Amino acid sequence: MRLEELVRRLGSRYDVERWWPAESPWEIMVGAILVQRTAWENATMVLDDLRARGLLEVDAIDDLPLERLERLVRPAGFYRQKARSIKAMAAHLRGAHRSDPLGLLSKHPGSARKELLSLPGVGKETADAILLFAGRRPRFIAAAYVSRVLSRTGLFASQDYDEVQRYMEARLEPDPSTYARCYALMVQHARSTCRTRPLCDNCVLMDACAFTGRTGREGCLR
DNA sequence: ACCCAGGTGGCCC
DNA sequence: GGGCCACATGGG
Repeated sequence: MRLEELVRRLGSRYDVERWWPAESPWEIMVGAILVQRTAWENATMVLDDLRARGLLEVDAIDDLPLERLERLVRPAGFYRQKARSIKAMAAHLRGAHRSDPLGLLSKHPGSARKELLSLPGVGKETADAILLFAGRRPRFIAAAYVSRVLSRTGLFASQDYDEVQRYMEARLEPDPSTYARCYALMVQHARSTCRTRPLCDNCVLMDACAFTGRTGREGCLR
């Protein structure tokens, strides 16, 4: 099976139109930190709380004492690291871009990515998520779930971030909407199958996994 | 009492 | 460059 075929099948199964709710670039940047290794619901909880308190602004975060932010971030887990990262991002934007995220996001994607990666708590995946969802730049997010789907379907076996990203970017239209949709579909699929059973939903429903064509545990995506 | 969740960075070899 | 680990809360 080719990637195109996989994406087509996933597209008929899942609705990922509202995968990342439409928010301002700064909210997406904060959300990208909050959601690291965390259920989206927990990250949104913090996001909603910050917004309700009028604290979802670059300057407000920069002015907020670290201990206060830590308390607010707690429900999203890793709260000390995340509070520090969010504050560092706010301080950087204020100091280098007049508190305007677009100052960073509208730069040449390569240098914007480098700049993001220099911030604490921002690795490749978070940088690419920010570039894609907040900056609408065509950077494919090579999340662990993406690697898992690719390897379990036999399309591409690498777990290396850069290799997986190159694989995807070489086969998709270099368009932010396409990247976002494919990423969301693959993550959604990897997450929604085989939570507790040896067989994933697809295997159970159709004898052989609809995506791998194989039966049993090896046929599953996790 | 486990396991998992839309990663990152530090340390070690 | 890879392997291991801490980081932490909330839900199943």
